Amino acid sequence: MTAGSPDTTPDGALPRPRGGRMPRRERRVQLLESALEVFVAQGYHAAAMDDIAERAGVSKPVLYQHFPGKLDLYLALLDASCDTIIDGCREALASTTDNKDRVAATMKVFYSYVASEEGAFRLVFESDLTSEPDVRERVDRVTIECASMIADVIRTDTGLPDEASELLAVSLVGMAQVSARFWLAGGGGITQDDAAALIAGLAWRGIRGYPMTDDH
Amino acid sequence: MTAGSPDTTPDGALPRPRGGRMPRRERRVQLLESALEVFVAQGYHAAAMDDIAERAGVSKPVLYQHFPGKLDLYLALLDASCDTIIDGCREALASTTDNKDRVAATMKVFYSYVASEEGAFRLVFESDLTSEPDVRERVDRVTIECASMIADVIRTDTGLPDEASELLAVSLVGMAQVSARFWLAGGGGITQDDAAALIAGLAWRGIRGYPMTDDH
DNA sequence: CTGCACGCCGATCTTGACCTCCACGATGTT
DNA sequence: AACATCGTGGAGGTCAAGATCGGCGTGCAG
Repeated sequence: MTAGSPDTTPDGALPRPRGGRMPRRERRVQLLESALEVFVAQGYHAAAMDDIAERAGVSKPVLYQHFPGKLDLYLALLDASCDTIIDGCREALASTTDNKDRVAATMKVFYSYVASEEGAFRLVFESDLTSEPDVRERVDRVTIECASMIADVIRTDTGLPDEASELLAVSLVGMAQVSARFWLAGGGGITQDDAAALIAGLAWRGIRGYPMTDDH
Repeated sequence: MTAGSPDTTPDGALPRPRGGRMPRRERRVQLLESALEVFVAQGYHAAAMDDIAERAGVSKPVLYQHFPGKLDLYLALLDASCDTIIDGCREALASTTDNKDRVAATMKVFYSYVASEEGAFRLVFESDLTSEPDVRERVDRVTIECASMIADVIRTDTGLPDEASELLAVSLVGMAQVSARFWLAGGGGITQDDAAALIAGLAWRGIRGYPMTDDH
């Protein structure tokens, strides 16, 4: 009549063994990993601190000895994920000077980001805490920063005005993120590389012919 | 030094006068309007039923005499907003047989939707209740339905396989919705028509040359 | 004039989630 | 080998927000 095995959780994610103590630094990263898994699977609001602690195989007070509160924990993970995509985008743009390759490389970065095992992209593209200004600011900053870097290229290579360059760049980012998310949700009808290449082709055909450009 | 007038709320939205009774049907639509304003301004979680009732100038029990719960109220508004954009998208696609015009018309629909006074698009594109399956299903359905209609055109006019057509269509939808949202947030640097035309141009240049098409 | 029905409001209950207090056991020292 | 110490664990407080009950005022039929 009691629960059969106390090691099984309702949703199938088994907590780590209640192993003994651990160096502080190591414990911290383990807590971050556990928190990421829970936030990704359940969203911010549905995720309880109890869930995160249980997932890590510790009790709640230790969680609060490492992070002052739920929001701080979330922001730490969110910041890391934001940096991942922004840095990846920057590196892709810097990896070549051929704009067609730039588009392809950047698209690949978005697809890799979305496909990454941990699912951290959900914190950025599917956050359920957008009413919190700190979160909203970071989420928006991802699109704005990525778009801004792309807009620089567009502006210098085409001479379009600032606002138009920014809007075009935002469009490309939107195309990348939305298509990547739905490619992932669609299950593997198309391989990651094929999908990225297909959308990169669409983006490049759209952007390549812009007004002018005396560079070739 | 005390608050000047008790009619002013912190966020500047003034509640309707505590006017007397009202026919039931009329009261219902008024409650829906008030709820939309609050949900748009604050998001689902931050919006309290007290806020909605106060905004409507009634007390909470009245709200519960019209809607069984917070989620039902939200879903009613969400459904209406989903239908608005899906129907608009369908009509835009049916409004002409020239694909260039189709792209322009559809883009215009997205920009109008986002620019509409009530801001109902936020329930769809910026929902903070995606952990709720009922909400998730409706939000995803907007992109999927719009993309599906566009994919039909792409597939029949180019002969591309289903998966590729769908992914291209999703990309165009993503471009439209993300760029429209950031155009709105950017404040009026570009007029609505100019922005829609600019992005429509980008989309059309991208999609027009696809593999084949014996129609001209 | 009087009784009735209807819709509305103030005040309250309860749930659930974030956040801390008292006992236990493992480790390093003498 | 015995003791002090520090980290760990379970149980509990607080509070916000969704959801609900007895009284009140108003308009109408008789």
